[in-house]
Amino acid sequence: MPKQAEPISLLEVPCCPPLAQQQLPAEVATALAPAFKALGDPVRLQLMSMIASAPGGEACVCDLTPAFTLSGPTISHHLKTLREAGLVDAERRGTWVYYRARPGLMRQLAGLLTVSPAEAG
Amino acid sequence: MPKQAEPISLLEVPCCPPLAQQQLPAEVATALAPAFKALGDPVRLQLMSMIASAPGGEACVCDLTPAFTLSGPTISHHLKTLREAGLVDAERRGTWVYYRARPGLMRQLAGLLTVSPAEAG
DNA sequence: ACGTTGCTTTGATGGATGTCAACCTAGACG
DNA sequence: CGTCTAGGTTGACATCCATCAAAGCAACGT
Repeated sequence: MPKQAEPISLLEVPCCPPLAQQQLPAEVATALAPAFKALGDPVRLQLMSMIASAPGGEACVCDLTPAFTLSGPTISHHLKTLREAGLVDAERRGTWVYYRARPGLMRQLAGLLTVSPAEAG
Repeated sequence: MPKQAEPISLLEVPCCPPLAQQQLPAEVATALAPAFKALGDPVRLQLMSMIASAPGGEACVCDLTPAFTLSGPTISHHLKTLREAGLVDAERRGTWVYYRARPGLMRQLAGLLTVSPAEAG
């Protein structure tokens, strides 16, 4: 009976069985929804892909920003959203800031959405 | 150079390689982001899990609504959001309406988030 | 010290979103 | 036909969000 939820830390969330396999507890839903929300924007989804697929596993903001027709502050805002969702990490090295994907959370989300191969699409 | 995107149908999206494996085109990002967005709410994430994990693969609204401390219209609104995102299907049978998960899109999202097992969490 | 470049933060604004009350529609049953 | 129940739709409201211009901060070069 998942009435309402109190937020819990992502660290306490056990790496979840698939959504379709057993009922997702309200607290886990509350903890994981922000990550999906962060991916729910085309710009952030592309940023995530650019970062995760970048050679060396990291991408400089200076390479990310010019790929869009958006202002610098807007890209910075989206990157902050991804950071706060726990999907990426940022590190400053000298003049530039590098972003790197955090595969742990991505794996949790992928696991949640896993569907048994039996049923048709 | 993924500048801007024009929306394309989900049907045209080839079942995607992982985000981290190759650059996600802008059009695909624009097509798939709404699905992540729909999952980016704790209530909808729980609804999705209740529907997908229900016995027989389908759940009646009459069973979903009382599981939350939310009004009927609000649950109906969230279900509409999931429907418009392509994540669930609705079917009326007599008095009741039954919702069923659409595993195709879920598989696409899961595939996108798949991470090679090499790197640590 | 000074100016330049890279990125983030702040403030403002228009548009989207979650929620509920009120109303409406579709079936079932007399 | 009338009425009851299950859901969806509409309208209203408060909040959140994407975006940009302007200002701020950090590192490098001179």
